[in-house]
Amino acid sequence: MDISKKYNFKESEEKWRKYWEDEKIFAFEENSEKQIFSVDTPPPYASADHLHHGHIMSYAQAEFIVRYKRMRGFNVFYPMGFDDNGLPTERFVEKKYNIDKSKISKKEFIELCLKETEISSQTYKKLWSSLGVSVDWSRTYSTISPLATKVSQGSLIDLYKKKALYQKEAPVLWCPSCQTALAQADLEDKEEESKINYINFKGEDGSNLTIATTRPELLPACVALYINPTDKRYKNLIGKMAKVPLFDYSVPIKSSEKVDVNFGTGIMMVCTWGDKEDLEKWQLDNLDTRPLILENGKLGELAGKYQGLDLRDAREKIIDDLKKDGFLGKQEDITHFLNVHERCSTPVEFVNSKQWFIKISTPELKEKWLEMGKKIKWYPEDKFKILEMWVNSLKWDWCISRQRYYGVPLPIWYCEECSEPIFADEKDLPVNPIKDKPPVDKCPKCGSNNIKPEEDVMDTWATSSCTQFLIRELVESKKDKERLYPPVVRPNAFEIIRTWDFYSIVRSFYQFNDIPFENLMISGWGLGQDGKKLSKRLKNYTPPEEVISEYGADSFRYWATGAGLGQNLRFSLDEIQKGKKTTTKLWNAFKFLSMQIEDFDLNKVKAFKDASLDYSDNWIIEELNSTIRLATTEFEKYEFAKARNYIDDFFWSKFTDRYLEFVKYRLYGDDIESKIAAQWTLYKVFLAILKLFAPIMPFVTEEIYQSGFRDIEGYKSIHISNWPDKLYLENNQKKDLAEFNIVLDLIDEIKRYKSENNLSIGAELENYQLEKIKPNIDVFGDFIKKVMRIKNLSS
RNA sequence: GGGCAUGUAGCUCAGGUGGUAGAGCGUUUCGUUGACAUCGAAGAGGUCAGAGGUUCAAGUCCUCUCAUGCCCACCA
Repeated sequence: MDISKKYNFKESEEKWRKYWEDEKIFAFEENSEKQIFSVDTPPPYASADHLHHGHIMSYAQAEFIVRYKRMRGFNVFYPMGFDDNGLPTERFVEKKYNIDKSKISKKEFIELCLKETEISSQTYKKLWSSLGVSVDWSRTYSTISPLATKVSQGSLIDLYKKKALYQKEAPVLWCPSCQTALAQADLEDKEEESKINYINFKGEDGSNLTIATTRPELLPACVALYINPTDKRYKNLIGKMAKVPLFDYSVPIKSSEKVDVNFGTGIMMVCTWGDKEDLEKWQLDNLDTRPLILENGKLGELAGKYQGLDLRDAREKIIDDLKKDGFLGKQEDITHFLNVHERCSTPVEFVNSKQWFIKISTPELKEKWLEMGKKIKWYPEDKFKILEMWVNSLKWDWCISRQRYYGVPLPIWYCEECSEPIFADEKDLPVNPIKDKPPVDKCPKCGSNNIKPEEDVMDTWATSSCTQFLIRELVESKKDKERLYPPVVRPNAFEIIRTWDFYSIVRSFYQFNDIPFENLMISGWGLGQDGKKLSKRLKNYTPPEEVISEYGADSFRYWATGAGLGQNLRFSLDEIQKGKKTTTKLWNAFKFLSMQIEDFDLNKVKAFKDASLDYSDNWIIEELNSTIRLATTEFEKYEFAKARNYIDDFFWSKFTDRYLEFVKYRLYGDDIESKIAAQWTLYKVFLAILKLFAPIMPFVTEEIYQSGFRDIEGYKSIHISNWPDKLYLENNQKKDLAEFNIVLDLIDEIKRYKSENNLSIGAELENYQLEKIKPNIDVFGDFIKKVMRIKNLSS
């Protein structure tokens, strides 16, 4: 056999990548009787310029399990999607082309978005396949595609029929920068340094009523003052009026137990929707409505001379004027958290507008979400808490309409006369109301023929929360479509539990009264070498393709086994280096084997009786069996990290460090029977090792399998071969290994002796005196002498 | 303010159901010419964050404290 001296990962990885694709090794078999293992993998966001080892880690980790399952004989369904619609893509395109939205047509803009998403999905595909992700590339989808549009529009119509979708005009979370409505899940926290301003209102008797606020720009939207009824200082004020400074109009003074007596002055200003507290009081007490903030984040008419100013500018001007007119008391520094839009970090506002919502926030529904969540098996279990906390903190229904361009259109038209919504006919899907005709000529309610299209698009999560029933549309077979729901596993990082996973639970519940997937495998984040969160700004990562080209995909994947389920993992060149060492070690072991089993004869192997196995053969086989058992148990629990530890330990410390040394004298010797037994054991054990490593390091294991084992085993690829079984030894031929363990201890002792005496491990000893450790010399004497090169053992 | 993690050798981390601390990397010494210097052997290195408790016995269980990370809420 011609085995190259060094393992060339570049050549090898390229070769097998192509082979797998050409030979369709990872293709899902339709209409097969085999049990299905289906994976609903996260469709990554379109902008591929931010790819880092966090992505590598989480996709690799999921993939270890997929490859393992494939070797367990499952018919693996592993499609890939690209989440290209929606705000993230729009912002990416805006930034990349430096777009001024007022100077570009909607059509041109969407075309740019489509173009970019195409480029990005190619970048992804290239990276994923160079990493060896065993996706069936003949089954892909994008969330802007007609298929995804059809599925998500159909689902929405279904929800409307089930009265889970409704339209309402109400104050809604709004991003003044993106100029669209948002959902609670689109928010994140941002710490901000600000000031609490003490501002004097005038009471009916002309006295000063001082309030404290961080948002003085909302003064013209003030609709009431609130006082805690137990607050003795102000008790007599309740029911009276107060005059707003600068704007000179009166507002009522009301009472609420929710007012914190100790905050500020104990008098609270309530405006037309500065925050959710304002909203509650507005609803509860039927307060006046003074809408101030416009959709573009500027102040409206009510602001008087401040009209048209940005919120920030208005704040400054108003403070100046308050100061000038003597309405401003002290100012205190404060650090507080603002809700900002996670895509652009702009503080959100409440703006009154008409939007579509999916019901999610009633106490009964919250119960339902948790009940569904509990039916899903979580890996690791404790991450269920994240869902629980999120569900418990839900305050509003899910607003799914977005005033944007690049997204899946809402399949709705309206009657101009009576505002009745008219939903598309399911047989017409997908539809784009702006281009397509409505399903009816006349409004079914009032008969008007004045019908206009909805122009809004859906929240991106409104489409991606359907992937669990979208992916099955990628197969033809009706029977398989049914078998593919729900998917067996969804692998994703923990930060999208509250969005992707949660929304999917909602959608599947409404649609099928079922869970969206059976198992949820949560990965952590890949962190920078510095232990910090990866960020493009900090530049604390190396582009993954550079790591792959320098160290190889197998080594990179090896690093990704370093963190347990749900745990974060630092980037570490040392760990990647260790992966590389493992590939080299596997290669070298193979080189040794292929020399030693060159005269390996399959017929002899078939005729082989394990009676001629000696103690060391028995020992390594038993160690292997226990490694297989442990690794399999861990893989079944998705604990790839633990599985890898067992495999590593067996390969390095049992197989190469010990067993290979034990067999050399037999391989070089002339006892044919013993030599064949050693060859047989080497062959069987090493093949099992390859298979154990195959899910983690698919390239090097494939290379070795193809050059040394395929001809004998017959599978087209190690990755569709069978997962190793225990090597079965007839009981009566099994040797008592307790005795052999004493031999192992003795060998350690002799090694220590040689080391302490500055002798090489291979140095020949005339005599070795047995002291504490005394194995049975009659049985093991010969073995010990040959392995440790000792002429005489005396006791 | 509430919650969830984490805190074990210089570094990165393993350590079911409590019983004399482990690995890899690093470091020191020695060795390696029939697979492998991408190697092997041996050694040094730990009051297992701290305090208290339960127990014959605690890294492992309980309570509290401290530090770090994340999530949720929040002062109008």
